[in-house]
Amino acid sequence: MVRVRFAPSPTGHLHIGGARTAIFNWLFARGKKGKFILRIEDTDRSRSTEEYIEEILDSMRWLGLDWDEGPYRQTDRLSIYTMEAERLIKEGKAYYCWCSPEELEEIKEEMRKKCGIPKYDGRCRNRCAPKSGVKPVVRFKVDNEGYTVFKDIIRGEIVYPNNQLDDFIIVRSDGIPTYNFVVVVDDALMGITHVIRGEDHINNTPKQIQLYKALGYPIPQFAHVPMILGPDRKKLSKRHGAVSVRAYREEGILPEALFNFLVRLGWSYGDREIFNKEELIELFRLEDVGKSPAVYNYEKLLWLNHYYIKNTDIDRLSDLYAEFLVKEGILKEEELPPKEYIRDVVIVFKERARTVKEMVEHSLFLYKEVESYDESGVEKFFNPDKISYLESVLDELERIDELTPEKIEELFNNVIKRHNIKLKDIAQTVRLAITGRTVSPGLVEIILLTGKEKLVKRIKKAIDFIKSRGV
RNA sequence: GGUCCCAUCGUCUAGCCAGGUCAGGACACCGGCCUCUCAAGUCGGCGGCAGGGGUUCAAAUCCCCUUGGGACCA
Repeated sequence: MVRVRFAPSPTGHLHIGGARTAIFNWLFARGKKGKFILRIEDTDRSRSTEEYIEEILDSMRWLGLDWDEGPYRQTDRLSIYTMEAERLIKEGKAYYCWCSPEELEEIKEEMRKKCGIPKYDGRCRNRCAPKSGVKPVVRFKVDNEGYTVFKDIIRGEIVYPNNQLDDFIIVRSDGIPTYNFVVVVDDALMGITHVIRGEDHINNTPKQIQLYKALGYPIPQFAHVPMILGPDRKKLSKRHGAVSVRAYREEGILPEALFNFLVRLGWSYGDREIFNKEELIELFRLEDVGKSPAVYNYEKLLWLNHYYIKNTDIDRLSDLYAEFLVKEGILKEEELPPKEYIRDVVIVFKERARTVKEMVEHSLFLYKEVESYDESGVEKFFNPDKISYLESVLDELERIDELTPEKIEELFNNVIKRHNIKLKDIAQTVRLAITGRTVSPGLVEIILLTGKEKLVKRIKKAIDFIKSRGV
């Protein structure tokens, strides 16, 4: 039975690199009918917070990454690590070290001269005596002969010279075990069969393999996935703008779009771009994950998101849109229009918005008065000769009780005939009058959504505006 | 500094393992069509095997070196 885990540390938001690692783990588990386990690596108590734990869980649920076990928390398991460390000491595979920081500096300097590598020389292995007032660390007796060789599912064979290793610390003087030790104990005890994690852990793997051996645990398979880089090809960080799953959610990115986008960063299946979860579970293979780091391309995410916005269920999108209207402070919950209206708005605006937030921005004129007109639009479409056209539109509007697509078509046909012009000559003027902008959905659609009352007001306002501009 | 990893259009990538189809697709960009604007759709265009050596009849593909980038250990 395949068992994999995702083990975030709650020192920040779930960022997209972590999210993709989680996705790869999840897909692998689901595809193999195995278990996906969630573990919170919160041994760094000073930087871990409950808020981040909740947020990470929330982001994972949002992405649809359900876990079968956990979340386990390392802070609940400290006694286990202590026991395992003591076991190693008893078996002579680890030892206490009382060396002081100053002493360690000297040793490292010495070793740097001697073999070029600043590392601990293992002097406490046999003879260190307790020093009063000093709390010792626990060090692992490393084997630094020969090479550690392991097969990475993504990268193939990796050979690592053991002389790089020193007797690294597994328990700090404050009794808190270190990352490399904890991760091995947990992965082993949780029966993890495949360790799928970021490339930044490749160099930790040789140490961990020695730990597995010393503890008498079977060694799992490893798969190191490439990093995600910022547009400047540097490791992704806050400086690169929106990097947390939460930030994308707040932008109005759909979870399936982010999921699809992230999985395609480093993995591909021929020429295909669009995948749903079921297809991915079917098609995803670790062997097909690429080795080189990927730069994320926000434009492509927007394209994918637009695709999913266009193709998702209208009711779902309507609810999301309404939620954003409130969240963005456009309307209060109780001011929201009827569901049917929202639905009509969404149907019209989803075609040209790449995010839910954009849908809100593009449809603002439906809820707010037009305060100003697009400047270049005014120059081109608010000339004095347009006044008579707009007046005709008003005239025609008077004669209509209830707006329908047919009536609106008829209205424009009449205006066009009367002035012997083309629709082109008036469409942008009307659009600018209604929306204040030169870009919007089709005229018929926005007229229908705006309603007769507002329409009359806005056209009058536009006429006044043009007049006030003078010639 | 040492070690490990990586290298195809601006970006994501197919092709590499089992050398031989004008190096294929997607995003972005540019142009045409459609058209009331913008999108969408559609048609076309721009654009790449990091460099150098080998091996071979033939190298993006196999080997070596260089360069560049990333990561880990300090």
